[in-house]
Amino acid sequence: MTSYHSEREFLDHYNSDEYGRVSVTADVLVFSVSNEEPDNYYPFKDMWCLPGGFVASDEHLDDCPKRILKNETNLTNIYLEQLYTFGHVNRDPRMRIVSTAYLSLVNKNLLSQSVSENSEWFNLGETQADGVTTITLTGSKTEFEFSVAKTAQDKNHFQYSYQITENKHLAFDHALVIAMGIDRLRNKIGYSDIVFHMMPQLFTLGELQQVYETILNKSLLTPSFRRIIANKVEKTEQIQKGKGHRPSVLFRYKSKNEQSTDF
Amino acid sequence: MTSYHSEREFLDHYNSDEYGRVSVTADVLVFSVSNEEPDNYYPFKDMWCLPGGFVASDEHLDDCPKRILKNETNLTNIYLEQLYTFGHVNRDPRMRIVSTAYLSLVNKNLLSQSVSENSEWFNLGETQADGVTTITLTGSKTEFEFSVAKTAQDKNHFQYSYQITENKHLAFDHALVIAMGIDRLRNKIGYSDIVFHMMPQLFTLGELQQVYETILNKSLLTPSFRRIIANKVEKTEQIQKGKGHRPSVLFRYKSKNEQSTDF
DNA sequence: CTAATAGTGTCTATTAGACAGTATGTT
DNA sequence: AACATACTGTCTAATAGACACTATTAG
Repeated sequence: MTSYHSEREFLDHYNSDEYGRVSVTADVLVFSVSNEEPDNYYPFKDMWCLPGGFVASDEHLDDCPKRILKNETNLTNIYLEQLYTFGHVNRDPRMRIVSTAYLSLVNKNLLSQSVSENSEWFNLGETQADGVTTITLTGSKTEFEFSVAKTAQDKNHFQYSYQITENKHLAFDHALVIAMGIDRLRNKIGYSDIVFHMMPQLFTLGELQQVYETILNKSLLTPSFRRIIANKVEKTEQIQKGKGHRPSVLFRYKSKNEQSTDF
Repeated sequence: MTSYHSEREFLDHYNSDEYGRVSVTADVLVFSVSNEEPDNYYPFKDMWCLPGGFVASDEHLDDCPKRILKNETNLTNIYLEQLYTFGHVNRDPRMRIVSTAYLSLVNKNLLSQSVSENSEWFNLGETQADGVTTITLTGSKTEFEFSVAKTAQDKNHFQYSYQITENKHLAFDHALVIAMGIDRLRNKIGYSDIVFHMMPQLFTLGELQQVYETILNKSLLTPSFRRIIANKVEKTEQIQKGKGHRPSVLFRYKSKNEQSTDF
């Protein structure tokens, strides 16, 4: 900790001009899981980028992604969490920008809402090989892919760094944002109730399991899965019929204060 | 995703002047565990703050905390990870600043190194009551405390927000930084090898357990503890004697590629 | 010998994985 | 009846908690 003994000394500390100008932006990555398209995300000149924009001087950093999302998708009141702040010197060739990326999750029913004319939802595919993740994005007219290597920064695997190994179509370091967003979601699904932001009010356990399987990119055993999510969900009186097989009970998310610790 | 169809449109997006000026700083929170002082961290006009400074326009955001740490403590090559980016409009009364906080871990042997004359190491104590964490900082001449409430932002406990409920001595939102840093360390110790950044090259398992107990703020059962860390550490030929009891074997950290997955 | 911490063995409780089985709709 | 998915029971494997026990030094 540091203390300041004089006004002069304190103000010196705040002479930012000598360091030159740095601008701040926020970028938003939106994920959703739907039936037709296994994984989605919401994404430069003739290139693509995640929606983003400059933080206004009278705007809370966390409000910036909300504003962007409202402008681009007309979605309000949706889940947002800070993902990471990127500050490479040359990440933007035009000017020095530090950008905070946000991860957003929406349920598939909200995907049908209009996005702005220059924007589009992309389908996301992922393959892994030798520590290199190749991500394929499929839009209505375009399809492109990029690769990101996740490498240990030191021999002890303390810190991982993400590096873009192949990318032709995504601006800035948005390939990193996407790769980190996938990892964050995949990790967090295991120790939080974050997944329910991607679910509608009522859902079947089969649907919920499919969302888990899509995100984790592997199949799960039903009995184990049901045990794990058992006290996060609650049966309703409603039933989903007409699917050519035994109908399934519709469940709703049970908020944490209702979840029992015993049985 | 968004695409840009014209140069004009793209550049419009980059007209940052209309939003006014926002500056970027980095703050560093340093933790260490030593015998004499259970937990340490490295910390305004007549108030205290974490060491911090403006990001230079030709400096990588991640390099800024390294520079600050070198200036303040002369420590180089130590563990740093990004903690969170704070962007409240009025977090600094003088000017609009967005600040990225970094968490740093050092082993106790490095604590003896000199810190700059205005800086000091503080001992950290923590008590919990009704979701409110009260943190006590004890320096060589001063002692003060502050309280932070960790509350669920929605009924579903999806998102937590940290709020300062009592604080007289810490500048900006540095009370939040400290509370979040503790939580991060406490969580991450369970699923990563991060703790070994706080250990010297050679250590006894008793010492390692004490570090865990200090960070987790609870006592652990020795056999269980040893099972958990068993394949993260490796016996050496060296033994620590002269402690008035059975001497203990000195261990070293075994990096991840050496850790066996079977037995 | 005592105090004090080092270090191990083992029983039990809890949780996760695996798979077989039953239930109930649509066509 | 055939099919397809919903849903449950239960054995087994792996892991975590608890506690008793032995080991080895300083003084």
